[in-house]
Amino acid sequence: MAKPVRGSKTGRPIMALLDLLGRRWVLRIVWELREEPKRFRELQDAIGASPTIVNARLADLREAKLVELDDATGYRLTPLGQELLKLFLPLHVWSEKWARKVGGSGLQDRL
Amino acid sequence: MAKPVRGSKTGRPIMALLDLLGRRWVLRIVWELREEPKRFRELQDAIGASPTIVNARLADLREAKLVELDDATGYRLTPLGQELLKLFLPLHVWSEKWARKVGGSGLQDRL
DNA sequence: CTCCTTGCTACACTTTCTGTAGCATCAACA
DNA sequence: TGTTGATGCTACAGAAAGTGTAGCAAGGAG
Repeated sequence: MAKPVRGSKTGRPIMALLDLLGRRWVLRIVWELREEPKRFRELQDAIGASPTIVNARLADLREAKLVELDDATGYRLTPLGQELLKLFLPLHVWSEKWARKVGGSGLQDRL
Repeated sequence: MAKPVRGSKTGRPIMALLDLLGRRWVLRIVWELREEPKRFRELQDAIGASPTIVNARLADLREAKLVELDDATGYRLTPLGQELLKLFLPLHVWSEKWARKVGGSGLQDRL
């Protein structure tokens, strides 16, 4: 791929970051790697996406230095990736509160 | 649209949330609404996406009770949406550190 | 009646993603 | 040696999602 970061020509890192994180499967991949490294197929099965796109996203994440491949153990978060993950951990708790509040409106059917 | 939340049939709110936030433009829209309400076109211009998709994402966000339309002022974050935004605010600072560290690898050219 | 703003839709075109098959490399094992 | 399995990854056709431009309907102001 290797295209300009979408939707942001402003030179602002936050825009580039939001763009990266807004690509399909990116947040999910980071989430799946939160505890231990995973192999390519393991990751693919965990999130249920095609190998094509898993590979593309891993490339994005590796270029962004958030994920790296360790031959011995598999794909894992870099120190930078772990920092990012820490910022996201509160989402886990909050998501349950959110699900409760949104529960009544039909979104629940799809969870 | 109104389709099943992508990539997650596990019944876990975090998966539904990651799926929602992982849709293109969603994070960006929340970000653009962080300070004051915006009108449809205003929002569209700010993020540079087509009205089709802006409308679709606003529908997603409204269904998720993160964004609402106030006739007098425009689209704005709900209290729930503001809570979510608070969790994301640290990203702003972190993104600059990230940009510095990633800067050397070619990503900088696209910021 | 005309003009402007509002949210939003239509539609053809392009890009992205999916689903399945399969390649190349390496190590283990018979 | 030769087969089997795991590894990361690629090919490719079809389906889905996003883009860009035009325009509609409703409401308010003049």
